[in-house]
Amino acid sequence: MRSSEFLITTHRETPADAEIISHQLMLRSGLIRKLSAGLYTWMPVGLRVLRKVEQVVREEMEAAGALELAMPMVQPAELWQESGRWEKYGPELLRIQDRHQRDFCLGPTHEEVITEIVRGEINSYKQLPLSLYQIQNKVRDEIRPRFGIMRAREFLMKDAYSFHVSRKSLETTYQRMHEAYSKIFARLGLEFRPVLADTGSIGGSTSHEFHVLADSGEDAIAFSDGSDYAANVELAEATADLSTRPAPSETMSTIATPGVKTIGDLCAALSIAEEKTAKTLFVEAAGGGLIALVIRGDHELNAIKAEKHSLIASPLRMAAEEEVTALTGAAFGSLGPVNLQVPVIVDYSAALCADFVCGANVDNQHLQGVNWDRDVTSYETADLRSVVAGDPSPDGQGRLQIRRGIEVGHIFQLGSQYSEAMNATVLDEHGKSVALEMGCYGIGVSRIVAAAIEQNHDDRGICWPSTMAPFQLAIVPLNMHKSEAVATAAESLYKSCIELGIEVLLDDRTERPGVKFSDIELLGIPHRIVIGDRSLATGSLEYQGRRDAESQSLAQSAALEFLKERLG
RNA sequence: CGGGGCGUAGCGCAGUCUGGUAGCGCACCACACUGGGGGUGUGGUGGUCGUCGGUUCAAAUCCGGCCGCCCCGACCA
Repeated sequence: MRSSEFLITTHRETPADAEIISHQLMLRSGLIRKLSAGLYTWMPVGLRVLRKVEQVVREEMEAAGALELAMPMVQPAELWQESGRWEKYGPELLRIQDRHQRDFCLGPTHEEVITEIVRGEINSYKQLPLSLYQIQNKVRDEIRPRFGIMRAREFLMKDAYSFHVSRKSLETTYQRMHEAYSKIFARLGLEFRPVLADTGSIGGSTSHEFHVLADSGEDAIAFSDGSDYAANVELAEATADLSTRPAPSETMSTIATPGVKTIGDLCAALSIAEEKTAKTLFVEAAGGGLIALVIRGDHELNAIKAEKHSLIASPLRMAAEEEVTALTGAAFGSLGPVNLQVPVIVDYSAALCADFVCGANVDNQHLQGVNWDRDVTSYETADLRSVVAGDPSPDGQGRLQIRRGIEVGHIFQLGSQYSEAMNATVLDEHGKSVALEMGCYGIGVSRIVAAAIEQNHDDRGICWPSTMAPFQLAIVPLNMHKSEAVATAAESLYKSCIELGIEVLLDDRTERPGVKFSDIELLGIPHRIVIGDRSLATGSLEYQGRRDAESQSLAQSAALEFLKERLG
């Protein structure tokens, strides 16, 4: 490709509303252009990158035995009503009507459509297992589109679905997909982690998310430094051995704590560590009324864990201050678990404390030297908090570290919930009709592009992993329009590269050298050859890798061999 | 949806408080010089100031409605 015949739309200034580095660089390098909130055009260079990612995904899906198909983006409401998700999915499902006022939606995912296809086409266990996938634009009317392509309202996704007669077969394919995903992200040169995940709105049992590690990630993931354990912090188990609780050494006493409202205030006033305190939160109980949750002062309540508890209402609702005061007689800031008239659930870590400090349920008073069983006799324990760095790994090996991640893939064992709701069955080997076991597997193809930039950039721009680069090589002739020698050498090398099948960009624009260098670096092209009169005089060219600090001189005659080897 | 902020040329911004014929930088076009890291000069192109209404002799500027965009929270590939 010649840049004079291509469209390079780089910008010198960073748009004001781009927050994270990948968004800034994607806009500056002209990969994408915003049309509206969360809606982006992929410009020619950007599309080349997107296609590269797509290609790797496609190859690994095929290798994992999945077959590509293409389903419609517009889907009839009836299918969604059948699965129950027309109501359940909520406003993120972008609904439209046709000219006859029939309801449709723009597909945010395709479980309904694929199940409809399979129930019509597959009748026998002999046709199973079957894995089908597509790479297609998805539409989700996100509450808050953000970070450019990272959380867009329309985005490119690879979605795969597998069908089985047995749980065991599902597990085999799930494992195969898990491996395929790991291969994909490794081939794309990304630092990633598979983590145990919550199944969320899609449903099902077992689930893993694949996260690209990056400080700008929207998710926190916990992983062990002593084993392979990794989980979304929402899900990571906080364990504690209650038999190791120290015996009480103090008697319980009341202390005046005027003006103390927070754990921070309390610790400052008494000069104690936050681990020596307990905070008491009131939430709605499952059958109505309130229930008290006790967490160690330095920990945070995990809403997902809490609402899974049978005594706690789901979704979680924090009690209003009036409700709490009516119950305890005290305002926020002086609450505690002693002598409560409602059930008490204590987080494991808080239950491990002895001689701790908590609110007295009297304004401006706290209790110290409080001990479980002696001072609070009726309570139960549960895992209610989010893990923090340094917690023991739930598998007993090592300690947890917490890093931020960008979710680029998510795989689920769905089981039979969709096939049952939509009556997708086959005959098994005994001639018996059985509901299909189903798995689903998603990859955010467009999000990967942004995630890769988060991990691969420097102060000059993007540094693409070679598998994702829009071009492998840039040939930059200097003053080509004035120097016959430069023009000849550039054209000749360009032609040879094309013959070798190298994806090469010849920057034949009549721009000044600085402009060309900046653009090529901003665009992140992995390899660069500079051709100028100065080096040609000695029969040489200059090579520089995108991540190299310095360029190196190449004999003109050896350039092709060098490139062949360097570019693989 | 709740809280905060912003809408002036393709991009980044000033001008709004204190009303008086719309400006700067980048980009773009032409010419000249220049030619190994976003060069210089001269001359240009491009804006119903988000939108609708109101106040006024006069509105980018004051007042009101609406729309859009961004940031913080609940969602997810």
